[in-house]
Order: sequence, then C-alpha cells, then structure tokens
Amino acid sequence: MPVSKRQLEERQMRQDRILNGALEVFKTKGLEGATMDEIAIESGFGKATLYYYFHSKEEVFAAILENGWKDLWASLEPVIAGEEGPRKTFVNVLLKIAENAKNRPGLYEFLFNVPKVITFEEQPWKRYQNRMYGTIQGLLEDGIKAGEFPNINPQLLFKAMGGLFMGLVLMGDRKHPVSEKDVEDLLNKLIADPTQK
Amino acid sequence: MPVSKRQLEERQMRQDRILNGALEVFKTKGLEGATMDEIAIESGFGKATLYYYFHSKEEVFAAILENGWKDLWASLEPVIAGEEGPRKTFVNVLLKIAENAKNRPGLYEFLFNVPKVITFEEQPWKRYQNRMYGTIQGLLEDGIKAGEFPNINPQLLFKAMGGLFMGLVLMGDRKHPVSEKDVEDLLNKLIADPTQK
DNA sequence: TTAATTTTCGACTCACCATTCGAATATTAA
DNA sequence: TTAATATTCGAATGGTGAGTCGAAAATTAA
Repeated sequence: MPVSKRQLEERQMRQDRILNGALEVFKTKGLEGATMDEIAIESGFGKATLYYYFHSKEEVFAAILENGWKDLWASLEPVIAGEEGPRKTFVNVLLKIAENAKNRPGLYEFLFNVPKVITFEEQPWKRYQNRMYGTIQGLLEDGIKAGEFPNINPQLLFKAMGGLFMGLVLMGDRKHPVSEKDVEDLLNKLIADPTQK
Repeated sequence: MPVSKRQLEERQMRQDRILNGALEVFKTKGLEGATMDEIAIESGFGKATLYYYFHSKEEVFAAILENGWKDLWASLEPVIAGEEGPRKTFVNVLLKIAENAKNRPGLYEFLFNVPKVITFEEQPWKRYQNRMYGTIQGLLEDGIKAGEFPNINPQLLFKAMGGLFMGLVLMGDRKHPVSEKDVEDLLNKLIADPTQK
C-alpha cells in the first residue's frame, strides 16, 4: 500500500481512469455485456491490472454508481440547506442536477437509467439515491402544503417531474442539446407559480 | 412444416408461450444475463426445443420487441386515423398507450426501457417505434401550429411529455398503480388547453 | 547500489452457456 | 398398420470471458 500523499493521489487517478473507461463500455454493453478485456483496452491498462485496483467487475460497476451519487449529493447539499422556500429550492435542485448532468452527460444517463434495469438492493449508492428522491419529494409536499404548487398528489407530481426532467436533460439528442434556458422555460410553463399570475 | 390451420395455430401458441417465458427472464436478467436454460424452464420446454422454434437467443429477444411494437401500432392506427384535432388525438394516443400498458405492464416496461440500453439499429421493430414517435411528434407540431398547445418548441415538449408519460405509466410502483383518472388529471393540468380558460 | 515495495501484464485456468447432435416420441397421412 | 413428418429433449461441443498466477518492470527507501 502506498505511503506518500502523491502516491495516494496517483493511485486515485488510475482508479478514476479505469472507472471512466469502464463507464464507456458499460454504457454501450451493459453490465453483463461488458468484458474486462474491453474495459482494460478502453482504459489503457492490462486486464490483470484492473484486478490490482478492483476485486471484481461488479465492484467496478458499483464504484461508478457510488462515486456518481455521492458527488451529486455533495453538490446538492448546500442548495437544500439554503433558506429559500420549497418551490424555489425545488427548482434550484433541478437546476443543480441539470448543471451536473450537462458536465458529464454520459455518467448521468448511466446513473439515472441503469438502476432501473439492474436491481441491486442493499448497495451503498442506493442510499444516496433514496436520500435525493426523498428530499425532492419532501420539497414537493412542503410546497404543496404552502400552496406554492398546483394542488395535486405529490407522488404523482414527483413521478411526472422525474420523468419530465430525465427526458429533458438526459435523453436530449446530442445534436440539439438542451440549454439551461430551455429547462427554465419548461419548468416555468409546467409548474406555473399560482401565487404569481 | 405444418399444414392444417390448427397445426399452425398450435405452433403459434407454443411460440408465444416461449416468448412469454423469455420476457420474464429478460426482464430481470437482461439480454446477456438471461440463459436459454432458464427460458426453457420458465416456458416449460426442453432447451433444444427452443431452437426448434427460434434460431437464436437474439431472435427470441427480437421477436418479443417486434410483436410488442407491432401490436401497439395496430391498436394506435384507428385512433390516429380518427378525425379529431391534433390536441385531442394526441391525448387519445397517450390514453391508448396507457391502456395497452395497463394490460401488460411487464411487456411495456420492457418495450420502452430496453431499447435505450441495447442498441440494435436496423431491427424491424425499430420501424414501428420510430413511426409512433414520429406520429406523436407530428401531432404536437400540428397542435402547436393550430394554437392548441402552449407555444413551445415541439421537440422539447415531446421529450418532456415522453419522459413524463413513461414515468407515470411505467415506473409507477405496484403498490399505488396509476389510475386512468390520474393520467387525465395530470394531462389536463400540464397541457392546459389555451383555447379553454 | 541494493533491497524492499508497488505496479504492470500476458498467459493460463476453469466455469458457464449458446448452439448442435442424434436419437426418441408423437402426430398425421396412406 | 406403416411410412412420413413434426416435435421434443438431454447430452455433447466449442467458444468466451471472469478471475488467477508468476514473473517482470518501475519506483521508493536505505
């Protein structure tokens, strides 16, 4: 095991490099379809080296999700902790997610799509995911209570917004990427603020 | 090859039986994860018998998608051919899809999710899928031209509605299934008819 | 420089799985 | 009944790919 700080950092960078290569392969081939040989080539290491850094293919897979959700959550925390009302916070959270997704679209497409296909209960990254979903739904509930949203079942609204948002940010084809302004426009039209108008 | 009508029908039923078993397995394991042994057990045939009816695992997989999209399209055609305006037709199309999905949720979850993960260009079922998406988008464009929808980029609105709709109908958890009324409510709130109000 | 420690990797093993074989059974046709 | 045809299936085959081995190269420490 390494000793110096630099050694630790370089080790970390190599792991990230592997994870990035693996993401490329997983994205196109899925968990089962991806081979360690491909990941090795894609990330520029020998296959055996992958096993020096990770114990198994599943561990590589899980590490991508774990890191992704952890970072996303970290970026959301200050937004959620802010003192704005539920409606404003809700919109801010969505915009923050959009900002993340814009920077690493491949990763976020993966984060939001894969878990539906592959079912891993009791995986650490699930905790972050649930925390985020729970928080967003809580914002909706509070906002509805405060009359800041159209009066509708929060579960439904949550699911609808989730689908809407994923569709917008993640499934946008590469040719006409969705701009921040688009997102705001659409949010404004779809969740019209009843106190405004 | 069989001769009598009955023989043909029985053959068809056996194929369907295999396809249903296969869907169960594919749904939980994915294309790569599913094994022909499992599919054989699930559908109640010997493994070799599967190969009497289909040439390969991929063919089984493709047959599920092909049948599914074909049937869906067939059920949509009369709705689309109807003489209602674009907005009404659009809503009717969504409701018809919802009706289909309600009857065979497993199949439709598969139809709408799998293609994102597995990329098969030039597959026959892709044609039905594209036709449907194209039609829906066309309805939106016409409706917007006719001032029946909020004035917004149809591509965006399409993606948003797509995400929304899939989220609503397909990702609803089994405990609180989405009712038809819920769908209508939501549609009414989100695509408020500007000619009304 | 020398000895430890860390990192790299191609080649190998071994289990798993899609597909094929060949024979058995059932059904239809004469 | 008998021959042809259709259907069924368990057991073999062959390829693929996850994970291991053992040795080499690179780096660090003395």
